[in-house]
Amino acid sequence: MEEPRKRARPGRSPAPAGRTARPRQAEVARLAGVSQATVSLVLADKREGPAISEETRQKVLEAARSLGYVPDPAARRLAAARNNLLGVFSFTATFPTDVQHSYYPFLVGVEREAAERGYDLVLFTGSSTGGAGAAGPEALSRVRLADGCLFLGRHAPVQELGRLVTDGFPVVHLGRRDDPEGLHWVGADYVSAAHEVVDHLAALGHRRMVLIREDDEAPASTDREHGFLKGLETAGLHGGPETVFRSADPARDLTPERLRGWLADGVTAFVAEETDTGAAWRALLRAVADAGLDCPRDASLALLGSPPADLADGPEPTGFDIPRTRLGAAAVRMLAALVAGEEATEPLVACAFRPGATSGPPPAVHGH
Amino acid sequence: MEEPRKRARPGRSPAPAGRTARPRQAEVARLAGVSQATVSLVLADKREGPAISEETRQKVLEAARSLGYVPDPAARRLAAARNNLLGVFSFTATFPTDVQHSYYPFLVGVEREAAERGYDLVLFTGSSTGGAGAAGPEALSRVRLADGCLFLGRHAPVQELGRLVTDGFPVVHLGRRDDPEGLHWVGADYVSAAHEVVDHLAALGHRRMVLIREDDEAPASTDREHGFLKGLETAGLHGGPETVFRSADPARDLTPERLRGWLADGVTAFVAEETDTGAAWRALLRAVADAGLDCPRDASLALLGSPPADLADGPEPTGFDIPRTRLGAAAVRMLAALVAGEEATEPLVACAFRPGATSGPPPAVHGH
DNA sequence: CACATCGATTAATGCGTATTAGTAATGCGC
DNA sequence: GCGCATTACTAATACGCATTAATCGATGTG
Repeated sequence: MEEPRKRARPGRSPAPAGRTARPRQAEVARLAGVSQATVSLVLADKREGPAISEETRQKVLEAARSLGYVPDPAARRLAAARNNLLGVFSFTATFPTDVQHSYYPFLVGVEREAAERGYDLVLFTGSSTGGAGAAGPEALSRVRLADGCLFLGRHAPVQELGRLVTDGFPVVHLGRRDDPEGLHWVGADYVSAAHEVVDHLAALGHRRMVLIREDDEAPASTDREHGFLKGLETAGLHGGPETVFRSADPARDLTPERLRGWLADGVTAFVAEETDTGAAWRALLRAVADAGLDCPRDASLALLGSPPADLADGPEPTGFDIPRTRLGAAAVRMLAALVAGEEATEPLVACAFRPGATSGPPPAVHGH
Repeated sequence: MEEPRKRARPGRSPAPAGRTARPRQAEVARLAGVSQATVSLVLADKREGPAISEETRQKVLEAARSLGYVPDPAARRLAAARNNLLGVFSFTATFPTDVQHSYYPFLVGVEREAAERGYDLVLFTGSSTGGAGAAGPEALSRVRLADGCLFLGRHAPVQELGRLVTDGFPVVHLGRRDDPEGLHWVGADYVSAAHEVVDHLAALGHRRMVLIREDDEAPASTDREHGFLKGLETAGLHGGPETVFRSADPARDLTPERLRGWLADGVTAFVAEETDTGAAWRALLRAVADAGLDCPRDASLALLGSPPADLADGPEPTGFDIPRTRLGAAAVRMLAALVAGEEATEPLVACAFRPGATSGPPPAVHGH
């Protein structure tokens, strides 16, 4: 913005200062004694399109090599009407100092897949309200500079996202989301994953199990419950409403007494939802310990997700891992498809089942 | 490259499908009832150049806003202007699966500083040799899409980097590097940092100290040695060649006997270079332990850097930390300066001195 | 009242490449 | 030997934006 930056005068002289300027196709063409278009054709190396004689091809390649010709990416992208850029927009800093909450695992997948497909990544930071970019609602429209954009985090304003979507700008949200109508997203397949956990427990011989969940309506929660209930159904087990224990504060409500009550009722396995805080899982572990029970022996436990970092050294919970890296890759795949004008690809990514050490056969029942 | 991708027929119809296409200046112009040139002028917001009436300005800005107009970076570049994009190029994946080797701490600073200055970041992935992008010399040239580019890692090919540099394309390398002539870089100030460590030891009363270093010629190594020797000089201490112990395999050569020899000669402090492997530091710790010495009491130790991750729980070594985040920020500052046509900013970033627990006063000398 | 002045805007052009319509040259069949 | 393909290229143009020369109306001047 500051300095207009001298440009070569509109006039003739295409290569004024001899050596210094980068060679253009025009100069390669001159050296090879052909037209610029021919150079472009040779270097494009298409199979279709106009034929080129082997002789000409060699002349051009030789000329290009000797001049050290390298295509100008800006011109290339301008002409191609696409710039091979995918945006990544996060509403917090993409690289938070607090590594715990970082999108790192996603980015690993995003980068890999993007590279694979020949895309470069543009990082937009929603939190960059400080600098030049006016932080108004139109801040989001910066992303239009890319061919499409990936959104991370749930803080994306519905309004603006909807605008992009209805404008036909390719957008993919990382994490399931129903909000702006027609928004594309990729997410972990919690339904199948929870189902699989139930399968595992059922295969071990458990006939009654209870899901401990917190009291919120996020899709991630309801999906897990769905999968859990479907799993029970598939296994031919009872799936009534009492198989789901829902509490806004599991640490308070999930008492050892309640646990014993369930056990007395024949419940042998407990499945906890995973959340940010891991409250359900913590409460479950606590209750089991307080009731003086031994985990794999007296009762089997499972966690519908990965344990919180501070419990990482405990016994590995039966459950599943969210395939963050693969989610990132899947998001890029879908985005690439949308950019190419194709149908959206599969939004669900399978979770990785983790046998873990917190489940085993149910305790033998005496009266049987 | 793959799919020729239908382009709008050369004919008239500029905006065929209504909503979908990205808005261009031409459409903003139409909506505002002015010419494309006027739109460009308004959006450029120059102080010089043709005057624009306030009324027109507002009309254009309003139209641009309502369409969500964003300039095409490629076109901007091609027209010899600025993008507000800074490139980040790494030759390994920017987000490796192995988080240990990640550039993460740098990126934190890079992102923050870039946002501060109103730049967006483009991640160019050099390691994408597997996929579509042929890894030819032009791989590097993609970065020309941005206004300037930051390079991470030491694997950047000199040849191609040099090309960018001589072409006047703004480039900053993260980490000191002398190789392509004229390449700008930012790096940690190892000289001062090592100097400071020596100051600290001297202030504690140490009169003789030895630097343990590995046998390589990386600038990072020689800088540390320089700082060490300068530190000795400043403190008025002996700085002969025997104050530097250089070994290709410290684990083998740094024996307890040798250590005792030094102690007998009056050496009371040992300073180890930091490297990837931390070999010098490990050998030093081992030798001290094997010699049955107590670290802060019988001999003081210092490490010119941060300890390797697996030694993180040991006593905190006296030494310094490499300010990676600030290095990232400094790199962006310099790059921004270069892009603006200004002088390069200060390349050296101070390290943070760490008093640590491995140094103390030298043992009292009886015969004194 | 013809003419230079100034301000606001536009027409025209270039940036470097990809693409497509078109041209010249050659080969082929009848 | 004249259409008609086919081959091998080239000319022309568009891509989206910045820039500059030119235009036009309004104002002022001698």
